[in-house]
Amino acid sequence: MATIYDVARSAGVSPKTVSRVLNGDGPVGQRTRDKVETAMAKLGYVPSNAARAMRSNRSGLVGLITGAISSTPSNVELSGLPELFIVQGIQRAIEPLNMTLMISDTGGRLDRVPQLMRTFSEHRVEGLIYVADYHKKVDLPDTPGIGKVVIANGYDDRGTPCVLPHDEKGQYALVSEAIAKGHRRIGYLTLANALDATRLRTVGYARALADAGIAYDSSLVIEADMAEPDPEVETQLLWDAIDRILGLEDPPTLLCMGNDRMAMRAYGILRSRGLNLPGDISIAGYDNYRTLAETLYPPLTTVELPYAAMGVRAARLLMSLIREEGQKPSEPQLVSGPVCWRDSVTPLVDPKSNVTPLGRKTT
Amino acid sequence: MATIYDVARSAGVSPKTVSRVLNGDGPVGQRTRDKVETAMAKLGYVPSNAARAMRSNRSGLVGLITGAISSTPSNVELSGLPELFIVQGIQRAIEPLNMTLMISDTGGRLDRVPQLMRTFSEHRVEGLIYVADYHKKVDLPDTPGIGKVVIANGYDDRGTPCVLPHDEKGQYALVSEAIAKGHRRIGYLTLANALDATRLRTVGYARALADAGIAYDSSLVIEADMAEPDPEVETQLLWDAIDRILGLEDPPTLLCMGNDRMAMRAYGILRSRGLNLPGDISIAGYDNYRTLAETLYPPLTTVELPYAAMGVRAARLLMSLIREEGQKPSEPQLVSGPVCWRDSVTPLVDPKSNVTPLGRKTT
DNA sequence: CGATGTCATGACACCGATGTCACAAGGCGA
DNA sequence: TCGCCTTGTGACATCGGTGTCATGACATCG
Repeated sequence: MATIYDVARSAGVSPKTVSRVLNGDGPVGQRTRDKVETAMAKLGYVPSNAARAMRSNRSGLVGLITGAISSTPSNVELSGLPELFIVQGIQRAIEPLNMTLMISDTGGRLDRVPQLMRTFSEHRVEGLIYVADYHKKVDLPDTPGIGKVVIANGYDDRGTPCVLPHDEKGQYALVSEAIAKGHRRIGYLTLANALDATRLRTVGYARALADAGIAYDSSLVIEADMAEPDPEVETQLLWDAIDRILGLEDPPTLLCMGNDRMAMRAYGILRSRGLNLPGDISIAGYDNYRTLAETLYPPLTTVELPYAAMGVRAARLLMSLIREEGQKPSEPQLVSGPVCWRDSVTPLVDPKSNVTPLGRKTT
Repeated sequence: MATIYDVARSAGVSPKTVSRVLNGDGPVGQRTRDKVETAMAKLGYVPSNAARAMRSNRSGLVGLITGAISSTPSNVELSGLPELFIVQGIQRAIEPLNMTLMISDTGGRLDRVPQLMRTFSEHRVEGLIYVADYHKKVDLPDTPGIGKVVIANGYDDRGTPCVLPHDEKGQYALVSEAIAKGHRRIGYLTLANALDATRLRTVGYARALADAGIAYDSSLVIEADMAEPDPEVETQLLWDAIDRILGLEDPPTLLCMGNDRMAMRAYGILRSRGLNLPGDISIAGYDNYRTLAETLYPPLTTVELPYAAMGVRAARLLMSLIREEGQKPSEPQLVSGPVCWRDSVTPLVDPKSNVTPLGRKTT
């Protein structure tokens, strides 16, 4: 591979002049510039980042670790997708800044993290982004020789800068808009209570009801998922929860589910009970996991978890940390996503009239 | 950050001796070694890959491009997942070899590829893997200064080494096993005919029938998807195809779908027509897209597309190319995945007796 | 017209590792 | 005892860029 010396010789100038053409620092005469550019093209010259990094102490690299934060390797294959969108967002944000992403997916094996960190350190990454697989607290190992760190989709208790989804706002928006469309009895089958997302979204749910002057009815809110994923048990849990909530004296016209996968399960369960969707009951999810939400029949109303946007924000945050040296630990940055209305939630045209509590399908 | 000179000074030896301790070349006295290791630990020394790469001309980097091959940016958000698994497989395979993965996701914008290639070239990657989003022919831009290239999940017409899913074998296995379980009338609602996967899988389907002595009935094979994804049109297409196939004089007991998403749609459509799953009709998918297949109710029988394994194979192939310089273009490597049996396909207990063509649910 | 400033360019050192070669000390066979 | 090999170590050059400083050719200004 051609070097700057080859180019210099071929163009009949000094290496430093070639460097000036490359970087645009210092003045270069037009004729000289042309000669150099011709020579570079002829030789197919590409400057070496290694040499450049050595002199300037700037590698142009950003490290990224995903999958490391999962304490349970079991669910790695089931998640994954959100991380991908976050990564895409990060990439979009750093590419214009001429940074390159160095990615390691640990496959859930926390013990490999130190090794990865060392490799990143050897490559002299200028910053590091941890991507958690869902909104949660993480515990980062100490980072020897790695400067700036940002957590995406997670947080820790040391005040490491982080970017989080605005779960409360998302659920609030969904429920508020559903109320505006006439729903009054709104069930909420939540993810595991242990999750931060569940706590925050339940707050949003309750606040939306309160703002509309609707009393909070605790029999409408049921934990219907668990932390450890096991398809069979999860289905059973959901089945029971649906049993319970449909058996209420005044059953809901809309069921909000903890995520789109739960909603997908609910489709199967509700139909197995002979209900029509969304004619007999409306369903909403959370995540806007489009492969599910758009493909389900009918398409699923859901709240978008703004993964790509979070990636962008995380990358920008990291870049600002890299640039301005002495940065104090910032507050978590909350990113919210829109509600995606699709056919699975049907408007109740006139909620004040004494129609049946079952919604009517609008064509 | 400490350098090898700092370590040398702190240990009272020459830099070269530190280098020997690091790399284990040349003899080093035990006492000297201890001194050096103590100094390295004290200073938190991490060798610089840039300096190392410069001297040795080996960067330890492998480039990876995904999303580049999609000519349609529209469907980028819908795919994605398979690529992630391929990437995970690649990572698993190269990490033990002390290589680091440098990833760029183009987000479907082909025009950015040359820029990415240049960046990889500047970092002096030792090889490059293209990951296509589904089994198809791709057209790689010329690769200036980038040596070895492997395509994963795609192929080109220049004989670039590549790794492909064994679609024919997968569909053959699924249909063969379904026949063994008593199914005789097996419908096949395929992906777009233009896809390589469709052609190959249809061959597998036909061969399985032939091997069992069952005549191929072309009215059972219907193209029910299209290349350009549009959720609404796709649902319509599938609805029509199901209409047609269920209206046959001797309707199928099992529907094989082009992929798991189609199968998910079929669940909704079949149930909207009042059918029980899998009591009235069995369904099988393709991909083993676990988020869908395991979450659907009932869980979906499907063929695994061995993405992770393909990633591993692609990485190993690339490594062998990097090691042995003069490698001739190899044949495409076919990777096959297992059939995943779940409850959506019900055995027909005694296909020879004159029971109803509708399967009975086994508990 | 000489002092000063700007433009265009090159010589040289340096970033942090490692390959090459040299060399001293000690062991061993002739 | 001498020559030779092995072991342990260091001096020095080198990889491919860039920062610093010097230099020569002109243009400008008082």
